[in-house]
Amino acid sequence: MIEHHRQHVLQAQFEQACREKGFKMTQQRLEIFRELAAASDHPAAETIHRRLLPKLPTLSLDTVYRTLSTFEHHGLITKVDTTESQARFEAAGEEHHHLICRKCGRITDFYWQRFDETALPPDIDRWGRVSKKNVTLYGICKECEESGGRR
Amino acid sequence: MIEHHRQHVLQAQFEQACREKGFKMTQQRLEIFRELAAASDHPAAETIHRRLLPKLPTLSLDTVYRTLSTFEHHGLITKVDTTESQARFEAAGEEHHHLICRKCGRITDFYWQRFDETALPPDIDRWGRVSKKNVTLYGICKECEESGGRR
DNA sequence: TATCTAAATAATAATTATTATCGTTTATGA
DNA sequence: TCATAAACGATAATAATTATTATTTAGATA
Repeated sequence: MIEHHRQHVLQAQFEQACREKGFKMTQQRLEIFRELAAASDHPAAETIHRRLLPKLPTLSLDTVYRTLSTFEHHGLITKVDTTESQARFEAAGEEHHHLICRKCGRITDFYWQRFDETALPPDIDRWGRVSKKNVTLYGICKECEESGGRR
Repeated sequence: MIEHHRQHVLQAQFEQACREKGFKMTQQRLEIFRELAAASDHPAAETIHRRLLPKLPTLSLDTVYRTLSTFEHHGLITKVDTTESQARFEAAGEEHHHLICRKCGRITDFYWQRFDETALPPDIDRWGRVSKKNVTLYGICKECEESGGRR
């Protein structure tokens, strides 16, 4: 029931975003947005496609790519900074940062208000105007440490 | 003369690294390493290939990729965190961070000792063991601001 | 110094990730 | 309801990277 309510609210918000940004609200876009809003694992386009196929059997991978690109240009989602070749996405939300495990590759969010509030080094001003600050921490997560990386 | 000396020292260091890590020192590897050590623009594999062709006309792009991969595995170079599809590389050196211009795409190094010395949020410990901390700042550089991004 | 051998190279082909083209379908506004 | 531009799915193309293989070469050894 609560889940059902959340879905409803999410859908309403998404419909409004489409109207505001001036693009059409399609079933495909709604589901892709929902999937991203619900996911906490920063899925790649292919992952999203795979997850939605049961619900939208005709959904093409190409539509997923196009839709993600549209969402990104309108600021609804962002690409994650990685060294991987596959792009990874997340719904735009509160300012946060990422932990990446070198063994399993999992990307985890974390929050760091102290950092967010810290002033940048003064010489950055000479470079230009900064609009976003990302921290990425690399290491080995507990699960990999304990299991030796197999999971 | 000074340049010549630097080159010589660099080559000696590289030769030693090869011996230590146990891989062969080839002309190709030396030149790729030199190119990366001299570059400040975090070149992609293709860029390095293009730059070296005049000097090594038979150098294959594939060798550049393989060599970069070898260097990376041995910690001589690192991939830069980006949202681009092409991987960008830099020689391993002092701890530093990156500025990325959203218009021209240029990646610039900056140093931020205050950050490097700052403790991570305590709950990170529950995630695992962190071995590297990267900051990436996005914005618009002075040149793009002034020129409207054309250059 | 010449010889040997495993490692590295270049050429080629293959794979993976993403984007473009185009004919068909559909959301939205009149 | 209808018209139309936007979005879709199928297909093909491109871009980035990796694998295969025959040839070459760095570095160890005689």
